[in-house]
Amino acid sequence: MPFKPAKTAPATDPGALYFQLFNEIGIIAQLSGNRFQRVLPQGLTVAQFSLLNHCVRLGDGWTPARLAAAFQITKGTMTNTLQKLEAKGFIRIDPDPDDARSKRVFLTPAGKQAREASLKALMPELAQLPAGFPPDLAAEILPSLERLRIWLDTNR
Amino acid sequence: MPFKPAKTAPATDPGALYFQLFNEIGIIAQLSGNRFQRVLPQGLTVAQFSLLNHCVRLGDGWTPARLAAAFQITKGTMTNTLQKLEAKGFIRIDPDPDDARSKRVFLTPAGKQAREASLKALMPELAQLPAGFPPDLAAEILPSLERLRIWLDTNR
DNA sequence: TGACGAAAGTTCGACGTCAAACTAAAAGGT
DNA sequence: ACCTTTTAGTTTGACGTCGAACTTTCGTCA
Repeated sequence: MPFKPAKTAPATDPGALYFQLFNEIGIIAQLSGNRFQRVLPQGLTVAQFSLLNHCVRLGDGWTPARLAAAFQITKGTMTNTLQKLEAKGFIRIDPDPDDARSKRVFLTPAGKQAREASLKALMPELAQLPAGFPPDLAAEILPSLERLRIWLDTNR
Repeated sequence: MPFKPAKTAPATDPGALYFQLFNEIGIIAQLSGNRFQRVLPQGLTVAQFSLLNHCVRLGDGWTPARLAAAFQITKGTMTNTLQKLEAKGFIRIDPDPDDARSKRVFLTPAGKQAREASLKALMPELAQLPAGFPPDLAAEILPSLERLRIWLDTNR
């Protein structure tokens, strides 16, 4: 997805600025995803780890639909990831007693353990970041990124 | 790939900050990519358009290997995208006369035209951005993002 | 109560992407 | 010259993702 870093493009027209912005963001997303992916244990993907992490941090028992909304992905994509995690024995998917359409997602002990191991594996990766990109900078641009994300999300 | 927006997580440990940063960046990349994808004409994907755009802006005749490096993707991925574009008649791939391993990528007239049409289609999308996210903000955070991208790229 | 629209999940085909294994050709080193 | 290493490109299998079509169930409203 990422475009070529537009070092040679003078920002004459206003579109070029946003172009460049999404370009940089696309490449960062890709590079950071690869980097995390490589250290994740037990064949976990970033998407799978994110889901496990979410369930630990915010609690069990969510429906796939709510999870899909939280991660900004389609229901079909969520179905896919849930099936992978279930096959690995990291989650359990129960029917919702109150709504025959719905299901409920729960972590298994193995799932909790896999999430712990992933966090441990991610630590060294995160630890070497401040050297190249100070936390101050991260904290500084975060609100702007959040604002952009929210706008993109609500206006689609 | 994106994680859940960690609104509820107090940034107690230092890793959480970067976690949140990559989370926002991942979601923005995804949302903006979808948005551009939807308006692109002739079944062009964002990756395909980016390649055409690159060839117009920086000139023809690049090798696939150089293109892959410029876009930060693997050679295999580049092979894939080039094949799609060649099948659509938007590029031509000639053998390199000086190096029997290499090839050279050239735009066809149809390719240039498709790039023009894409730019036109993208304009309205870009035009409605400043309302939600001022260009000042974009320009302000761009250098930091560039720095992060460069660090991730060189330290991998 | 019955019909119709909304919501939850699944499936399918397509795409971009990666890592890894592979072939072919060029470059270097002794 | 020969052997080794590097480089260019392709292929394969897996994954996440999308949009669209589809089924089942719920909820609402007349």
